[in-house]
Amino acid sequence: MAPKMTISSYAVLALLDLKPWTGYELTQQAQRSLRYAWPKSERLLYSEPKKLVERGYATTHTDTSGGRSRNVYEITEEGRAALEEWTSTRTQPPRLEIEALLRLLFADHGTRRDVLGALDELEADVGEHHEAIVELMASYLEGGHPFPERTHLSVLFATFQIEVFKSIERWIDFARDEIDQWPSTEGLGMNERTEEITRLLADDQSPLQGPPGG
Amino acid sequence: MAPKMTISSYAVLALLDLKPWTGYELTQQAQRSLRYAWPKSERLLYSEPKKLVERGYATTHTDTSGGRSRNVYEITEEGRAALEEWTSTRTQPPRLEIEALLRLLFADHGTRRDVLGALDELEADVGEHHEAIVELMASYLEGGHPFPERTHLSVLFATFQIEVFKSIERWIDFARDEIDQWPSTEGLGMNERTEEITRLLADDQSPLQGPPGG
DNA sequence: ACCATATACTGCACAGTGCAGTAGTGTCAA
DNA sequence: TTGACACTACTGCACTGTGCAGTATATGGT
Repeated sequence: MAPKMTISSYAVLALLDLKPWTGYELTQQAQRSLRYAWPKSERLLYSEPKKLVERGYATTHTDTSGGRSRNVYEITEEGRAALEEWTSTRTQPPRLEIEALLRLLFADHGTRRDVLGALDELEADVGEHHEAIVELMASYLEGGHPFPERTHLSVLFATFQIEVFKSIERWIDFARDEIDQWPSTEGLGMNERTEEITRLLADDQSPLQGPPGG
Repeated sequence: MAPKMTISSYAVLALLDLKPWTGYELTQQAQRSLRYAWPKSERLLYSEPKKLVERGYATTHTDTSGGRSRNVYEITEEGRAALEEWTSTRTQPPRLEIEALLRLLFADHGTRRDVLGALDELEADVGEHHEAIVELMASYLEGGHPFPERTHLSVLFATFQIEVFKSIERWIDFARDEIDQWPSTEGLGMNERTEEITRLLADDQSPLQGPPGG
């Protein structure tokens, strides 16, 4: 039976619609450009184009020119048709996996240093990505986009990332200030400050403006 | 050999540290309270406590009181020690899976209606969660937290979610306005408006304030 | 001449998911 | 009162996806 088309299969198919790629290039390109929307392992990205060939959505041939040999994949008409159909199907709900928040939820099992450490790690990870995107935008201004006619899409996507990263960084600062006011990680419960924040949230307001100390 | 401790194993172990749970309760509780930090399937959440028992981090017995029988799991001293060690280990980098953004990145394969549809779906999913948390906060104010002494942790976590959801919703509005200005999904490239946004992003500023139309 | 790094993959064990299946209990309505 | 349906309470199985080790060639620097 033909292999099932997953979202990852369509992601690779969409890349193939831009131009033919070698397996290696696909893994690199997908990890660079799709990492923040659809993060997948190198291993999977090597397997997907093979499945596309099996389904008749791509063809493959070995290129031996220049150095060592590589598998080159190219989209077929059936592949293009499948892609077009995909655009009108329902999307999956978003999924956020953030271990640092899991640590926060169970912060009372450890010390304040432990939670703050988890927040530092989150800040470092997010900050790294944040910086990378800012630099990417600078490179776009200098004509560095690999598919110039698609720049508007990349930039709108980058706007999402920057906005979300900024709001995570603002929250980290807020959380650090709050935790600094805690006498310990456990048993604090619904004290005055927590009630104040809860009230704001229940009213759909942001507690990030007001200072915690008074 | 004893089964490997994954992050999910520690998540379940942390729940068991609060009180003993039945297998079913664990799946429900984990899906309700950890969904936005560590989303895992019901199936896995049934398997994890069994692994903890195998490792000696929990004990199990069958409870037959009231209706049908259930497996009850309880943490051991070794389990508590393992949990404590976990708090000081490195966290994994965050991981965001958002299919709607994948659709945006490849929006030029479909119509403007297709991208806008994907954004609508994202807005609906995020809005649903957003609302649910606001209501949860209202219930906390009425003493509805299952572990009152841990309210401060839940509320700080909820702040994260509200902040991120709000920033995603703001971005969706921005993206819709931008897309409404596009003549079509493809071939737009680095036009004047895109260059304006790119300049702001390269300068680490938010393009969400200024109107796109004039 | 040697070593690190990049290219270019494959195999394998295992983590995690989705779905179907099994079975008992509570509830409301025709 | 019996039938339909939802909730409780799981298990088995096939399959998707990950991490890591392994294989092998090419390139650039000291």
